[in-house]
Amino acid sequence: MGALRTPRDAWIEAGLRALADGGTDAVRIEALAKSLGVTKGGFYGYFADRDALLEAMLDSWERESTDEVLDVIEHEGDDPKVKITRAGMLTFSNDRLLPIDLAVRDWARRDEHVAERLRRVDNRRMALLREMIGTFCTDPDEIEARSLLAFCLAIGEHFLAADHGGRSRSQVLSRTADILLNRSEASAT
Amino acid sequence: MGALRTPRDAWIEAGLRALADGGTDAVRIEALAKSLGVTKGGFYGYFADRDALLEAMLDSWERESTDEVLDVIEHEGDDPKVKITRAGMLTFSNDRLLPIDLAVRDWARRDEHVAERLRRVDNRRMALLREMIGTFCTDPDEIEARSLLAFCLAIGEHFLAADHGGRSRSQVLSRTADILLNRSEASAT
DNA sequence: CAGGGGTTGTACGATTGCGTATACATCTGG
DNA sequence: CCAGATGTATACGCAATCGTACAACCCCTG
Repeated sequence: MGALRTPRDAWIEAGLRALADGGTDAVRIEALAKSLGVTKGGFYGYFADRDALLEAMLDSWERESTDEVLDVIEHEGDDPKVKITRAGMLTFSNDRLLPIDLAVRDWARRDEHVAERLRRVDNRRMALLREMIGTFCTDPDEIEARSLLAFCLAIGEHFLAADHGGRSRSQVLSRTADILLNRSEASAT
Repeated sequence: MGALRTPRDAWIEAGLRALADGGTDAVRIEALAKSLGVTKGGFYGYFADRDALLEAMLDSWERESTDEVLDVIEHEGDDPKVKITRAGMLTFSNDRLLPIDLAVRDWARRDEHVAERLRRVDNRRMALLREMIGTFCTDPDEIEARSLLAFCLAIGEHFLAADHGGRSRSQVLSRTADILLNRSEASAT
């Protein structure tokens, strides 16, 4: 067989990088080619058109965001808190996956097909959250509420620009974790 | 003076609509002209170029999102809970402002200049949140944490695609409000 | 109702990006 | 070491957009 100078995955990788940096509209075939040091000549050997690449990128992202993360989680032992922390780290503290994740979320607002994929991914993540919250909370409605809160925090945090009066964002976040996980009782007047 | 057939504001309005629908890259001058039923002939009488329009759109959005909302709030009486609820309604239950707000947030991730404007807007909103949370909570760190949580929920909610096992999103949201506002004590095991 | 100023339509050149066609290069197997 | 398969460069036609130039047009004002 011939040489694989620029494998299919390289195009997908470059596409995901462009998506993370500039959003869907930044995924330009000729720009990706340039970033790969080639021209678009070989692109159409792997993909019918730009949409096919976008599709392949979503496939890759979905697999990496769920299956691969969950595979790792499975081998982390049985403590839900350890598992969920690890899962969160694998996605939301991942310099590679996080920007892609955020870009996909904005994309999903305008493309029902992408929204459907995101729903699948988010549902699996929510399942993990419920599992963890469920270890110290019994009311199913409250489990759901706290899980949503935690998830929205993990995502929304990156879309907020507010300052916190001297405190750092991570300081405040650590306090929010106390509230969500029911540590150190709230100080209602 | 001559007739003002397509006033400057009409271009800004059309631009914001395009931004809300398709993001920054959807703000195409000729497309806006088409949506206004004219050609781009008159556009360059008001704006030097596309960037000038984008700038004017941000001006308009920033004013409408802060000053105008806060003006209304001032006349709503002194109850912080009423004020914050009203403020939230004016922005996050506003079919016009909400999509623009979300689009600006994604835009801000890639444009430091936009991020700076968003910071100003978000800081004013956070101030309102602190005011409300402060009516039933004394610890400043906890006020900050709960305010961030509430804000992230208001934003993040729109970027999440997860289902809630039979419950509707708004049902779950109402339960999260209970937690954030310290109503109906948490049921830690 | 005629003149003038601002507004709009139209045409232009430049640029960017898509998808196709085709020739060139390179690697592999016989 | 030749031949075919495979990947790549290049060139092309087409469409969308930008910003500019200028002519046509419309409405107010005198």
